[in-house]
Amino acid sequence: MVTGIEDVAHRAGVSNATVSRALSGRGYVAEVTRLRVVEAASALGYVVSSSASSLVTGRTNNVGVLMPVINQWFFASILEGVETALLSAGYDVMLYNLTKSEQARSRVFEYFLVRKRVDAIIAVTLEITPAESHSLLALGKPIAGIGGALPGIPTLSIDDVAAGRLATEHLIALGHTNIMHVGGDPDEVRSFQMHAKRLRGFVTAMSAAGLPFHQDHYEVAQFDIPGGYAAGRQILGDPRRRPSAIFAAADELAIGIILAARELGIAVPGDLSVIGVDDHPLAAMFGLTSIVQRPDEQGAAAAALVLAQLPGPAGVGSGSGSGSGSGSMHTMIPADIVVRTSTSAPRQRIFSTTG
Amino acid sequence: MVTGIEDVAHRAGVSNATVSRALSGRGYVAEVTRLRVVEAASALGYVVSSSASSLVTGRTNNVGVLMPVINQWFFASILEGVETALLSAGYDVMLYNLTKSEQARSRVFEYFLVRKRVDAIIAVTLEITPAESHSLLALGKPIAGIGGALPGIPTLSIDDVAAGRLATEHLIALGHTNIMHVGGDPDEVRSFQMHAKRLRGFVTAMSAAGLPFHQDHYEVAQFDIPGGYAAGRQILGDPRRRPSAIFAAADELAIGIILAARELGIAVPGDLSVIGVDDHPLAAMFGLTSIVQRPDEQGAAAAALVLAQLPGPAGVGSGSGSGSGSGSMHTMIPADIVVRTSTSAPRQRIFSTTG
DNA sequence: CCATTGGCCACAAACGTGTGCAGACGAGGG
DNA sequence: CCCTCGTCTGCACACGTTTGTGGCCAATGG
Repeated sequence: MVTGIEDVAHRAGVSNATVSRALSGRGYVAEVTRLRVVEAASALGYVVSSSASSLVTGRTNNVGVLMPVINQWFFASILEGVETALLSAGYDVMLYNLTKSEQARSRVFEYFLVRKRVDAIIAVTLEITPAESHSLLALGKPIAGIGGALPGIPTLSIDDVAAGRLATEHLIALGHTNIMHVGGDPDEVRSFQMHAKRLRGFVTAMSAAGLPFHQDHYEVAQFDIPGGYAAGRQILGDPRRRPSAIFAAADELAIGIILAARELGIAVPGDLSVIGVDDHPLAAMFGLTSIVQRPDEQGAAAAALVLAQLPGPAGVGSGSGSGSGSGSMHTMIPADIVVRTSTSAPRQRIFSTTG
Repeated sequence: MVTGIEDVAHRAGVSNATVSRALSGRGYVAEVTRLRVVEAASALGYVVSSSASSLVTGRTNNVGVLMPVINQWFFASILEGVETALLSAGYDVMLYNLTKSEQARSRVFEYFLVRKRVDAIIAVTLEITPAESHSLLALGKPIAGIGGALPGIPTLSIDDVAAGRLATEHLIALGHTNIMHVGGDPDEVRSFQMHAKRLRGFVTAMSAAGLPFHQDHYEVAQFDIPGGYAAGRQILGDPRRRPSAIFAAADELAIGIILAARELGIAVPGDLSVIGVDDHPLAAMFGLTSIVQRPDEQGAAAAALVLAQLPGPAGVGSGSGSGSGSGSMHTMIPADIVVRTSTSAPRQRIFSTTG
């Protein structure tokens, strides 16, 4: 049917073993022979059967990527980073989109992943139950996570508390005292309590500066531009409540808030300073000061994390000892701030009730 | 090492053949036996080796998805649609991100895809050279494309010419006569001349209405919100050039234009009507009238297209006859219009040179 | 000249599953 | 009672590759 290794062996006048060694580069093979084999292979359009290869070697040369959602800047960027890194390392990526449906979720876990189809797993913002974590580790397959600490498996993310603190401190340093925080629901258990952590960073910075904080200083919003816009109108529309600065938990929220401010005739940064988190592609256009994180680099880093555990070409092979127990192997990525034109010192003025 | 089919066969007291038949559902197997096998399999945590299975059956149960970019609404949505449809059909998806790099592109083609790793291929907005198309078809693997007609393989997309015409006709019907089009570079060969087609639809509608068209009525922009914003400032900042309506080739362009208009104090739709294409998630927030397309549904449709060609469980098996020659098998998806608040009749007034 | 070594290559045994073939068994009809 | 047929199961082969083992040969050292 299709050309197999035997055809090329026959054409090159050698045995299958030599063909295999010549093409894979393993073992002794004379240069002239290798050239002859390569030429025969390309002449016949031969490509190895990954199924047969995987069957005997035990490795599939592809890694699975688990994501809760694809169509969002953060996740799509991670995916791009992961894909690029893995592809250039010779691995294919199998994409599994874990929807909210618990059924589809467990189905992927029990049915697809364990199915000896991947050599490693990268889990993005995925809360894994201890049982699942155990079953994954029992497979002996390398795993890496993005988004929060997971027991026994290496993970990485930015330091959300530090990000919240840094953003807030920037506003405080500018002289703001009446600062609000707009973010996601802190009771949202998913995504490793990212919302709660950024809120905690905010509270920490506020109290460290001796500034008051109570419930009204925090507004929950849907985590996208329309959500930020709605929250912005809600907050800024009430003159009694309007702060001089807002720390938004994400750039998309911040952009929504800026749009709301424009509609309400509130000058940014004249009347209102806004800072976000992400350094979203749109941030520059809105002059948005932001805490930068690079999801594509995080994806590449996660890819490197699993590749290091795989018996690579230069692999030391230290890996498969199932990690060092349940110690947290979480890498915090330092978050920098990029200052643009959406933040400035508060306008010095006597309180005047406008309108 | 890991539990194989023989272990479960031994535990259930049957032969490997019976286990295979019991678990796959093919061939005769007594109900009691089947139950015993299933129980033994789950007790041992047995899962079939896809490598071994693929080796003998010749099918891998996964399809490759080729995309030029992931981190954009249109493509990410397609990917989500494809992934969901394929996963529920029991197929895994292997993602290949074709970057601009010609090297990586050909590498994927020659090295990965042909590598007997996928049963079918979905190419998104991918211009395939005749040679590549031929080599793909020679594989006998089902292919489907999104974005434009490809010789010999089934494809689907919206009718870009019709979309451009519909959008323009909407503006004309409102009474506009001074209409501009902001779009991508029509000389961009990639993406099946989408830019050129939408421009052609614009020109067609204009001339059909007896309206003049010359070079100044078309502005090339980078295909995202900042690009639209830049083009908007360019166009609207020049009072001699300012139209009463703009047809933007994409919602992101339209949103950028609206933002530019707001900055310049131009009322939408009072002084300027804007219409876009896509029905982007942000369109509703900006009240943007748009030509809707649903990339996730297009992705699902493309998945269905390849699944229909695969020897599925209920497959008629008509498929593999390599299609009906080189006749174009392109499906045009009808595009509807959703009217919001960014378009209205032009303000009736005498021409006055403002400021 | 012989022993040893190392490069090079072929033989054949796995890897784990699907499936054609044949055999066994019971039921039903002649 | 025998034959047929349908259901059920086991045997054994094939899928296409990787890799351990061993054999051959030339080069080198004694």
